[in-house]
Amino acid sequence: MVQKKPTEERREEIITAALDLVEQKGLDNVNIANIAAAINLVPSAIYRHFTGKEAIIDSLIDFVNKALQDNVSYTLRTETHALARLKLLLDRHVQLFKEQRAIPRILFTLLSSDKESVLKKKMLTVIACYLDKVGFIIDQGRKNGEIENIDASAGALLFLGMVQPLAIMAQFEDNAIDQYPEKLWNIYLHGIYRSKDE
Amino acid sequence: MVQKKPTEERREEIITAALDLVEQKGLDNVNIANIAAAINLVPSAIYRHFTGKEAIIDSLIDFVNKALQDNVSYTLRTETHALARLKLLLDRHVQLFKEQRAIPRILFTLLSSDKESVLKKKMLTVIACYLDKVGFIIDQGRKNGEIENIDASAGALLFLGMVQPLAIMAQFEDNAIDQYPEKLWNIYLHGIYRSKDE
DNA sequence: TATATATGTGAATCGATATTCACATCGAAT
DNA sequence: ATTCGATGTGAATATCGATTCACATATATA
Repeated sequence: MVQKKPTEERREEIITAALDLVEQKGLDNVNIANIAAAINLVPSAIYRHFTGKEAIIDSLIDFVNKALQDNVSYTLRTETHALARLKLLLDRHVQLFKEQRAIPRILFTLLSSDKESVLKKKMLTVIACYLDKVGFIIDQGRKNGEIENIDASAGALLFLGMVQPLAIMAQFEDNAIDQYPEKLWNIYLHGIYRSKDE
Repeated sequence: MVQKKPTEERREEIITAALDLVEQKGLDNVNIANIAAAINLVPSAIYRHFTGKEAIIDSLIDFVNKALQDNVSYTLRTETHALARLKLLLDRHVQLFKEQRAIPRILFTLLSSDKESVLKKKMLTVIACYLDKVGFIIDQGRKNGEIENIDASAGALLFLGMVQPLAIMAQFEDNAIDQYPEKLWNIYLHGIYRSKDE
């Protein structure tokens, strides 16, 4: 018999193990047996801590959401100018992807799942929320003249457009995630930047 | 007993039905029974025309590839200037997404599947190929001064970055896919455009 | 019309996976 | 130390989906 641990601790372990496994096999190929084995438990033990698989994935979404929101908070706290904020947020986002490669896979899987899925709707909400925050930063930059008079939500969408294809590229070449962000940012910046002389 | 049809015809029907189902339920939730039912066949009949599920998905990837390549060809044939080509390609790409909503789901699902999956590798190749073509157009534009001296593959990646988030947005609001492309293009264009007076 | 071949059917098999449950045991509180 | 509730175990169940196969039949061709 394995050591017994309080449910809070186990939940952490399960989530962590699940993230690891998602990174390796993709969300669809992760099953209760895998997760249990990864932390030396028996499948049925998982049900002491989660009501089922859905609840685990639900927690994974919470994890993603928290990571994204933390990045936003950090960015707002650290920088004051809109462009600096966007650049920092991009860097943090890329860094996050590097450390937690499970994140884009969770995202992709849920986005491609059944329309009516509760989990998908939740994931969409998380993204919408993130886009809102980015759009807010852009709006701020527009008001103080740092940024061109662009549509804020389109700017936010294209911001996402920098990081999403990165997640794809990272699957070809490992170094893509190191080389591209700077290049993408240059184009993006040029796209939204308001030259002083105009 | 249902009418018998030549295998070529059935293969078409199967692919078409599969695309429909993917659009509704996502690739992971489409199964042989579904596909068979959609064309009034019995599951085992499917195996007269495809060796198995993998082969069907393989054909779906071929379909996606063909659609993308057709767009590229059309674009190269129709326009000569790089910027015009990119704009046209974007429009066609958006149009394609509108008509075949299954495409992004196929893409997302395969990207989030197992690392070692043959199908995933194939999908990645398709994307890489598309990116190459876009990069080629950008390079051409760079050489004749239409486009800033940007990294072509980064430009191609951000081009993909316009359409990918669209596929996400389209799941919130149906009209997103009508409103955003123009706005995204404005930012992107501004990002890559080389002003004459610089 | 007869026959051969391609196509369709229904039942059966096989494996994977989530989930449940009765039972065992650990650890904390008394 | 005893007890009780929380945690872990192993076996069983249930479902779902892919695939196979022996058999049936439609369609083209001779």
